[in-house]
Formats: sequence, structure tokens, C-alpha cells
Amino acid sequence: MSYEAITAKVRSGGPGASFDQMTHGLNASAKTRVTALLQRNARRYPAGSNIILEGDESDPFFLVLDGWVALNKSLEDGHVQTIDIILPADVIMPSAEGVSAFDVHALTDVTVCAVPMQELDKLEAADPPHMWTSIRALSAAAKARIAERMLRLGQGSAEMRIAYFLTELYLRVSACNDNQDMVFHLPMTQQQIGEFVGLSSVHVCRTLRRLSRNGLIDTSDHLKTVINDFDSIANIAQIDINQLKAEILPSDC
Amino acid sequence: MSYEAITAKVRSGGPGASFDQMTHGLNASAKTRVTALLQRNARRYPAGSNIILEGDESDPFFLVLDGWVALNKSLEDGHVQTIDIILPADVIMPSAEGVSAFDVHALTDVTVCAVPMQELDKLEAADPPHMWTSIRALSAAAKARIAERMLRLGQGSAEMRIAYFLTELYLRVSACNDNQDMVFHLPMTQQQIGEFVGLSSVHVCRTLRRLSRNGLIDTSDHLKTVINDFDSIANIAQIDINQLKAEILPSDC
DNA sequence: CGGCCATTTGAACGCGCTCAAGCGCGGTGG
DNA sequence: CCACCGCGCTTGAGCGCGTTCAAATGGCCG
Repeated sequence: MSYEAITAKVRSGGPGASFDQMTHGLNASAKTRVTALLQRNARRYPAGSNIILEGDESDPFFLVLDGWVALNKSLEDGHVQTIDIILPADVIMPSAEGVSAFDVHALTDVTVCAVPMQELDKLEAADPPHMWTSIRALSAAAKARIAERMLRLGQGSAEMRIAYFLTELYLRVSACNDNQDMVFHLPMTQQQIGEFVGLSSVHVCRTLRRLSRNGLIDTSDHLKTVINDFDSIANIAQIDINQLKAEILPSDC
Repeated sequence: MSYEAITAKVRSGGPGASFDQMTHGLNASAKTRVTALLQRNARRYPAGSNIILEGDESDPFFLVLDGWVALNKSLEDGHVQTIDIILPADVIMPSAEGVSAFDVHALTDVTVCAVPMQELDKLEAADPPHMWTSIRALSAAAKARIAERMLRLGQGSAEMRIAYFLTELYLRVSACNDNQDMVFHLPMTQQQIGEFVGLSSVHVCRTLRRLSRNGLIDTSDHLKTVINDFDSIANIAQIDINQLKAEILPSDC
């Protein structure tokens, strides 16, 4: 079963929802123009492929239309660290100077839209305040996410990191959802989760199983991750949910 | 001895160098105007004090004129993680929404300049391309720095983290220097270094001593940190120096 | 049914932590 | 001037969390 087919079951809002989110706030004519631009520059990548490699030349700016993307850095010994995970309607900025600071890796089948700088300038000319406000909000949210994760990467236990990971991604996946069922799909192997939270895949497994055995989560159906006891998870992760929501989710949603 | 007195010995360029760096690229009239703005809004904080607390309301934008600043996040159990260290001529963006995502902590006596949003807009009106270009370069460098550090925080050994820490700060401190003597001042306790690299102060001590015993560095005069064998340090840190320089240093320098 | 990949579990090791005591140095007050 | 104090650095001992290595199990697809 494809990733889209799976998430279609779990998420509300079908294909096209990303476009709505991204053009949200624009007037009608700008909206059609931007949507056209996005569709024109859209490209597909299969799960497991690299969209950009660290050190490659790249456009400064990508929009993720669909699928999950990991931003990876790696050491010579082969160890990989995922710096951030990018979800649909979010933005990838591989950094200035035209050279990417990390691998951009497709966790699932992915549709992204490379936005060349001159196109961006055109958009800005069309609707300057909205465009940059929106970008600034997205990148502030990304910074906050990374800081929060870094805190736990440096100071937290394995359990705390996993609990935080589950909470963060649940919040982000269901940010624009109104249903409260605490069920979502994590299209990542335990290896990839480990690369994200700084643990070996073996210990990710052990930690998830412990949470599962204690009834806090349910991973028996590995297409759906269920958080049974959100308060306990948030407590283990040392999260103040409302504060975290305000910080890591772009406000307009 | 004050921090300024110490660094005056080590660094080239006296007081006022920060102003020059920050207004670099502006025309003469803009330069005087910006310098005046900076001096008008400048505030001093003693070493050890907090400039902003996590969750506080704050201006969106600070310029560090002098001294070292740590951006800290902490867990309830008291563990602290330093997300980034800000040096003179660099910028603090405590994040959008007017609420700071972290403590802003003075590692030394510090002079910062809070720039309210409306002032920023005025500056932008005066010289729009320069201002935002410069800010974007600074924040791209900050992102790259944090990613590079996060890689080692999640995947590297204690030795690698310490070696990377030394290299990063040496590069940044001496970025605008032409002398190549590999001597600089680190105004941080081992406790604070530990909070930055995710190690206990005890282990920071052990690791520094080991590097020192092997002749790679010299910390006997704790006002000056000396890197004796830069290649070995860079090798331990798994750094490609030229690539790192390009990534983490704002280009105009 | 067989092959492949992800997950699970066990065993043993070791890195980095905690706790605790000793040392060195600068500042302060008698 | 020296005694004292406090803070940061140093070093030792012992422990525990998370790692590595290895093997078994499970699930999906050809």
C-alpha cells in the first residue's frame, strides 16, 4: 500500500490540502498564480531517495507538497543524524550560498517544489508582506523545534527523547486536524527514528516496547501509532503542551 | 581583570570594531545613522546575569556589541542545554511571537542592543537589501552551526564534541583576525562547556586534560586556550576546515 | 514457499555519569 | 601579611544507561 493511501485513511483532508494551507491568506488571483507556480515546479521522488546531497548546489528554497522529508548530516564513520523532519506544507531551506548543509532525504514518496530565487522575488513583488511573514513564521517554528529537540538530545534520557519525538510529530501531523483520536502514521523505521533522536535502533526498539508494555502507546499495528496516555507521555517528555504548540507550530493554521 | 581587558590582549581590534563590522557595506550616512541607533539602544549586563528568560516577552531582535552570550534551555530537573553561543557582531533572535524560546544568558559582561521591530523597519526603508541580506546570512550561519553541533551531539564521542567545540569557537573568534597563532580566550567554565556540548563538567575536564596531556592543546594559562595541533583536533572533530568555515561564518568578513 | 528487511531479544562491554574528596587560586577581612 | 573562604578544576571509584554484536522472530512481497 502506498504512503498516500495509508495517510489518506488517517489524515483528514485529501490531496490538495497542502495547496490550500500554503496559499492560505492570499487573495484569489494570487492564490491561483502561486498554485500554478507550485504545480509547474513540482517534482516527485521515491521513498529512500536523496533529493539533495550535502554540499550539492541547490535552490535556496523548497516547498514540500506531500510526503515526509528528513534533513540528514553524517560523519565519516557512517553515523547519521537527522537535524529536522519536514512535513507537507512546510519549507526546506538548505541554507544560503547555494550549497546545501545537509542531505535532503525522502522518508516516503515525496512531492517537492523547488522555488528558484527569481521566482521567489516575483512572488514577493506580488504579495510581499504575506510571503515573508509566512516564511519567517515557518523558520521560527523550525528553530524552536530544533532547539527543543537539542535540549533533550543533550540532556534527556532515551525515554524522554522518544516521548518527545512521538509528541512532536503527533502535534505536527495533526496540527490542522480537529479530531482528537491521538492516532497517526509514522513512516519511519526504528533505525530512522534512532538517527533522529540520537539512539541506536536497538535501543529505540527497547524503549518503544517498554512504553508499549506499560500501556502508554500502541504500536501493534505499525501503520498506526496510537498514544493511549498522552499526559504520561508529555510528562516523560517534560513537555508543557500548550507552550510547545505555540512554539513549534506555525501560527496560521 | 575584566573580560574586555583580557580579550583586548588576545584579539586584534579594540572597542568599536563591532560597529565597523556591523555597518560594513553601508554608505557613510547610513553608517552614522545605524551606529547612532545602536549606541542609543545599547544596554550592559554583568557576567552571569540573564538578559531574557525563556517565555518572557522580548524584542524580536538583538545585536551583541560586546561579550559572549549563551542561549539556554532547561529541563525541570535542572539540566541545562546551551543551544548556541553568540559572539559580538552577531545577532540574537529569540524567536517570533514576541516570546523568547530560551534564556539569554551573559557568559561575560555584555553589551547588547535591543532593536524594536519599528526601528528595524526604518532601517530597512533606509537600506533594504543590505539589512536583510546581512540578517539572512547571519541566521543561515547560525543554522549551519547548530546543525553541525547537533550531528556531534547525537552521534559523536565526548572527544569529538570537545574538539569540535574548540574548533568552532576558535574559527568564530578569529574569523576577522589575520594572525594565525591559534590562541584565544574561552570565557566559560567547564560546567558551561558541558552544558554546550552535552557532557558533565567532570567529563569535560577529563577530556580536556587528555587532549592537553597528548599535546594537542594547552590550557595551563586559563586566560588563553592554545591549539597546538590543529590538524589532529580537526581530525578528531571530523571537520573539513574549509567547508566548515564557508558554512558557519557569515560571508562578509 | 523462499527471500528480504525490520523488529525483537539476549549478552556483554564500555563510555560517560554521579558522588565524593582534594587541590589551586583569587578575593576578602582580620 | 596571612588566614580564611569560595569557586572552579582535578582525580578516583563505582555504577548504570545505551552500545555493539549476534541470533531469532515476524511480516510482506515476489
